[in-house]
Amino acid sequence: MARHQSRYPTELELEILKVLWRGGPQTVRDVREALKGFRVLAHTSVITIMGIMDEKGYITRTKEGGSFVYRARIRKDSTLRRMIGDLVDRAFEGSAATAALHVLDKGNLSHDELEQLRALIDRKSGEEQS
Amino acid sequence: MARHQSRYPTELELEILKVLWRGGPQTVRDVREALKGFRVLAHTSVITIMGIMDEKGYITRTKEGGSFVYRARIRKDSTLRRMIGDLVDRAFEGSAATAALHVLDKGNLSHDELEQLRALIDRKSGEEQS
DNA sequence: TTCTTCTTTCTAAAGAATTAGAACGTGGGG
DNA sequence: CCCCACGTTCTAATTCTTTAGAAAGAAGAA
Repeated sequence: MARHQSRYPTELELEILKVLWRGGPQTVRDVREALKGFRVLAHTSVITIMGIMDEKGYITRTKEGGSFVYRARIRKDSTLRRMIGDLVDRAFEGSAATAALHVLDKGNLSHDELEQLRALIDRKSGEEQS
Repeated sequence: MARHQSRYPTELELEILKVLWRGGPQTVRDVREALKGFRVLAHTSVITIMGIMDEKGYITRTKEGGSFVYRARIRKDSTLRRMIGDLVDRAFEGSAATAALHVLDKGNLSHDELEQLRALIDRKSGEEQS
């Protein structure tokens, strides 16, 4: 027996997804170029990874004039929610509050962001009775 | 070239760390028993993993009457902060606010927890000028 | 002291993630 | 029609994680 496939994108896969989320459908060539700031990879390496991501259902590809064009198949919102949700479950035994404390502790929050959070908390407080 | 060792505990390693954080220094036998609810492993499997964790500096061991007693070497607080911090950096491009929104969105927050968070936000708002 | 029982160490396997070269296909230009 | 440029598929190597058995070591029971 060995280890199971992770329930969410790996580091490199996430980086590729971010490229697609940011710039829309792209070819391997484009993605590779966009990844330069993160890591320099051979063209074929990117193809391999994206082939795996296709199998996993993270992305799809369609032939478009000679080469394939890849597009994200999973949405940014739900993916990030799943990722952080999983961490909260595993590391914080499901306590969103504890996790949130740690996140806020990280600092770097603007006035606007704090207000946004305060509003969300107020809303949550209101729902509480339901 | 291949992949780099991850900057924080893997899933199984985290589970073992939680056992040690919860119950204090323990033998392999104890840890294996505590892991039953998570996964059933052979005694030697647990030894192997904990040997690796020792090499990584996550835990230490001291001979104590025939067998080794293992204890956590990294603290729960800082470990969880590092883990969630890394996710915030990678997935949320450093935006703690966005990450916090997703966490709060997860729901399951009690009245007390909401108050706690509100207090923290108030405190943050106060510090803002500094 | 010898045997039993508990350890731990050594060794190995297999799956997952990453990386990339060699070979193969295809479409357009000459 | 044939070749070049570009793209993909096949194959393979490496590292990490996870799993666990076989063997070796030590300590107490008889």
